[in-house]
Amino acid sequence: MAKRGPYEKGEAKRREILQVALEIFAAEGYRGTSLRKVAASCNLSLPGLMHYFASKEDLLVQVLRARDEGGRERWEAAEGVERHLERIREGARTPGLVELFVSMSAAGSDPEHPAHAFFAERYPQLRARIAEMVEESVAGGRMKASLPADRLATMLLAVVDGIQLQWLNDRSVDMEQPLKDALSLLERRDDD
Amino acid sequence: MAKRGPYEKGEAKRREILQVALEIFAAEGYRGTSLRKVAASCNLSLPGLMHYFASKEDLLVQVLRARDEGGRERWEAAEGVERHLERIREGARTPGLVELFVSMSAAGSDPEHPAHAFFAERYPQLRARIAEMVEESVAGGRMKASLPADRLATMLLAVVDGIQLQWLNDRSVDMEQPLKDALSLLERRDDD
DNA sequence: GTCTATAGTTGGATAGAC
DNA sequence: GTCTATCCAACTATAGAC
Repeated sequence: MAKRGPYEKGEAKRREILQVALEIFAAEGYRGTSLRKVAASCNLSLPGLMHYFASKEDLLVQVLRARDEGGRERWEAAEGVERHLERIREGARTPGLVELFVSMSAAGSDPEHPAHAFFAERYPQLRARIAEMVEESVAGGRMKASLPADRLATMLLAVVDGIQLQWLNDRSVDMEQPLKDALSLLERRDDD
Repeated sequence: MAKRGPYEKGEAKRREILQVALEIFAAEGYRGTSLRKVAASCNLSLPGLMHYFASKEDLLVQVLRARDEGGRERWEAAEGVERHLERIREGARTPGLVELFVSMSAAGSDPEHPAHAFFAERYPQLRARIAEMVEESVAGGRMKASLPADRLATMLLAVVDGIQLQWLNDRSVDMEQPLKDALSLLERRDDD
C-alpha cells in the first residue's frame, strides 16, 4: 500500500522528453521550437509536458546539461588529445548538436538568456581541463612548452570551436585537421 | 520641375534603417527582434518600413551585407596580421556585433535560413584572403611554411572565430592574445 | 498525470486612404 | 512615402475537468 509514486515511469518519460527535445532544438533552434511540437513528438499534450518542466527555459537548460553529461562519459574514456578528437567526431555525427551548442553559446552571452549560466560555467571548466591536458603532455615530453598552458588552452579551445563554425557553413572542411595542425605546431621536436 | 524622384531622401532613410536594424538585431537577436520595434526606432510604422524591405529576411541579409562592407574598408586600410587584429578590435568595440555574426553564422548553416547564402559565400572568401596573407608572410620570410597555406588559413580563422565565442561568454578573456600566440608559433626562427 | 479549452500576447504581412 | 486599420497565424502559459 505504499504511496511512493509513479517515479519509474515519470523518470523514463522525462528522459524521453530530454532526448526528443534535444533533437528538435538541434533541428529547429531554441526560439524556433514550440513546446507544442516537442510535446506532440512525445505523444503528450503541452500541459502534459509542462508537468515535467517548469518552462521552456528550464527545458533548454536541462537538455544542455543532460547532453553535456552524456558527452563527458565518452570524454573520460579517452586519453589526451584523443579526447578532443573524440569530442569533435561526436559533433560530426550529429550536425544539429553542433549548431545547438554553438548558437546557444552565442545567444547565452546575454545575461538574460536561459542558457547564460550554463555556458558561463562551462567555458572556464573546459579551458581548465584542456590546460591540464597540455601540462600533462609537456611533462611527458610530448609537447613544447612554447607558451603558458592556460594561453595554449584558450587557443586550442578556440580552434575547436571556430572550426565547428566553419564546418557549419561548409561541410567540406575537415573538422579534425585544424586541431591536429595546431597540435603539430606544438609538438616537441628533436632540436628543442 | 524635375520629376525624378525621392531618391535622395529614400536612400538616406534606407541607410538609417540599416544602421538602426543592425543595432537592434545585435542587441536582441534576429528572431527576438520584431519589425515593429525596428520601425518604431526609425520613427516609422511597420508598413512604412516594409516599403523599403520586402521582408524581415530581406532586411537581415542587407544589414549583414552593409555591415561587412563597412568593416572591409578598415580591413583594406590595414596590412598583414594587423588586418586580423583590426577586425577583432572592431568586434570588441561593439559586442552585439560579434554576437550577431556568430549566432547568425551558426543559424545560417540551415539552408532555409535567410542568412545562409551570405555565410556560405563569406567563409570561403575569408579563408582565401587569409591564405593569401599567409603566403605573403612566408614569401617575405616572416613566417615558416610549416603547413600548407590553406590549412593554416583554416586554422587561423578558427582561432579568430573561436575566441569570439569564448569572449562572448567571458569578457575577461583577451581576444587578441590567442591569434598572436598562434602567429608566434608560426614565426620564422633563426634555426629554421 | 493528462487532457481540453482558452486567455493573453505578439508576430509578419496586406489593403487602401491620404 | 507614410499612415490607419486589420488579418491571421503562432506562441506561452494557465485554469479547471477527468
